[in-house]
Amino acid sequence: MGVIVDELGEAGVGSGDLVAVALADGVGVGLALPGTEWSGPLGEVDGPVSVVADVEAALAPRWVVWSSATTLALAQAGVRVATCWDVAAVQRLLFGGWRADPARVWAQLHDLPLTTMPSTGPVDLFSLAEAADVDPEQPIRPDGYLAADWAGGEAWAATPARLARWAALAARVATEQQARLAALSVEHPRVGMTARVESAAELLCAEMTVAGLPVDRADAEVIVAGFVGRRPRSDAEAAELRARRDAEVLRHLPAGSHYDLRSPGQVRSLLRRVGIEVPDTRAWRLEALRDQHPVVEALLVWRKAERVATTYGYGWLDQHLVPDGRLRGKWSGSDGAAGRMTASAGLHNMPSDMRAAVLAEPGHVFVRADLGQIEPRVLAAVSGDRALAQATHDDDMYAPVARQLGVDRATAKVAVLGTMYGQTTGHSAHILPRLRATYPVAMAYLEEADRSGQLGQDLRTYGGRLVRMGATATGDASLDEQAARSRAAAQGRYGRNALVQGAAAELFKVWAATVRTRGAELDAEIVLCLHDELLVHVPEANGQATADLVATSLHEAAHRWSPTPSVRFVADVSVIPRWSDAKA
DNA sequence: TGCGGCTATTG
DNA sequence: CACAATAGCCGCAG
Repeated sequence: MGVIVDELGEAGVGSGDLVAVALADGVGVGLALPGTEWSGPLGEVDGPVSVVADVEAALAPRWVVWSSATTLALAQAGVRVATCWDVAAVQRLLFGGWRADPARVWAQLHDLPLTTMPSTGPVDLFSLAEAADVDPEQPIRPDGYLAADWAGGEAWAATPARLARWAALAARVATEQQARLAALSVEHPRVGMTARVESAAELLCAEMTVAGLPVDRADAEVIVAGFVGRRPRSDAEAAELRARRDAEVLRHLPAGSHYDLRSPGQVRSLLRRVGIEVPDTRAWRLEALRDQHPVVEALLVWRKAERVATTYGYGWLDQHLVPDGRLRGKWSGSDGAAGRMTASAGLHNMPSDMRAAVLAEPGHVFVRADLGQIEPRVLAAVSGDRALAQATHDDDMYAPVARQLGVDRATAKVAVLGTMYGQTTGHSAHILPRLRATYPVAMAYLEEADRSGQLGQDLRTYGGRLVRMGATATGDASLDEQAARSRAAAQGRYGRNALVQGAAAELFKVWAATVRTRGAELDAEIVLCLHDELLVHVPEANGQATADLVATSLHEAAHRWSPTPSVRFVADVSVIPRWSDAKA
């Protein structure tokens, strides 16, 4: 094993240099440097991840991986690497969309049409005929595409030699991506950094997927019980409890009424029966009608309990809260138009009541931090609006904005948020001229994004991420004029918001990646990322040091992300045993 | 069985 | 009740 480290060292590999890695259980590990296929005693290596651990300890290269499947495997094996180059993540940055499998990456990087890309579909006569002149040892076909059995299948994992070739191909793709990024950086100077940060975010996601969120099961069950009662011991009992909850609502209606409370249409009928006519039955609409009839209040209570029973109840805990006390979901580093992080298993949208069950483990605390007013501050930064940047010097930037607009704070806030979301109606509409006059650069930035969106033209965020508009954009002849206009407006709002939300996501990831790196020596483990909020699990003795680190990391991140120092970012940081202990 | 609509939860 | 996301159930089409 030391042999590998020595050979890589002799090849001149140092900290931050690209080394590609491909892993396959029971086969070994393939390593490669850009330009060379490196193969050593790969087949005999037992425990391929230990090779990575050794090289990491000795040389700390930037590990090139085809996708987070590899970083996830490393994290699951307990190997923590400092940096990586995630080919799939960079693909999403360069070309937009979500799909980033090797075949697609290869085709797009080499300007090959996706429509004629070889597929792994069922074998037919045509593909058999094609297979005849394809060398199974060669990942690249004569026509230039990546062979389907390498790209989609597991051909690359069959032998040590193929693993090495697969790693070599990843290294080549990474350098080709870097060339693309270099060309792109003329217009989007941040894009190289974004690529590295997106890769870091994938590492962080792999680690969070493995780590999970510490949750106290007993506390969680008490909270669930508060909404839906004790855990039912049988399906029959569950059905009975369900029927009892339904009856609590239906008793407000004439005896013998049959309405399915889970069917929006029948709920409308139910309300009509008691003289309430509504276009839909959403909670915010029913709130206003609480006084009209007691069934409304009963229905709102029922909805809350039903939500817990079906989505965040015992079943949810059983499925995702494993016996070691960690709630586990799968994390993605960049989802949706804006490239935000997402998570499954309800980690991003669990009811706030449940935060009381998110408890640090014995001897540990949470450091929780959230960014204040991140989106308007980001807008000031990416647009370069001096007046708006000036406002960010205040802890509460809506206060100076309100003064400058000559309105109260609440109105100013709604107006600023409204422009970022593309709202054109309502109370804040008449403030728009004043917003334009006061913050002309920021407003022009948003309106330009809106125009591009309406025309179906792709956009790039401040960090250089491609936001594709084409897919849903093109004029659909079947739409009447009003529908077409409404769709165009929706696309305008989408484009407008994607640039703000996307840039905010980029800043957030720089911050999170900085905390991840600097926090390692404090045993600080990021366990949750929530768009503008970080939750770090750390030994109690290091709580305050971690809190300080999180705060200084924000300034470091803001400076790395946007070298313009005129925009100020603020964070609220606290050291707490329970997530719910944070203020506000 | 798959999918759009409705609803609720979060930032 | 704008923008983004995940997730569950209902009703309808195939």
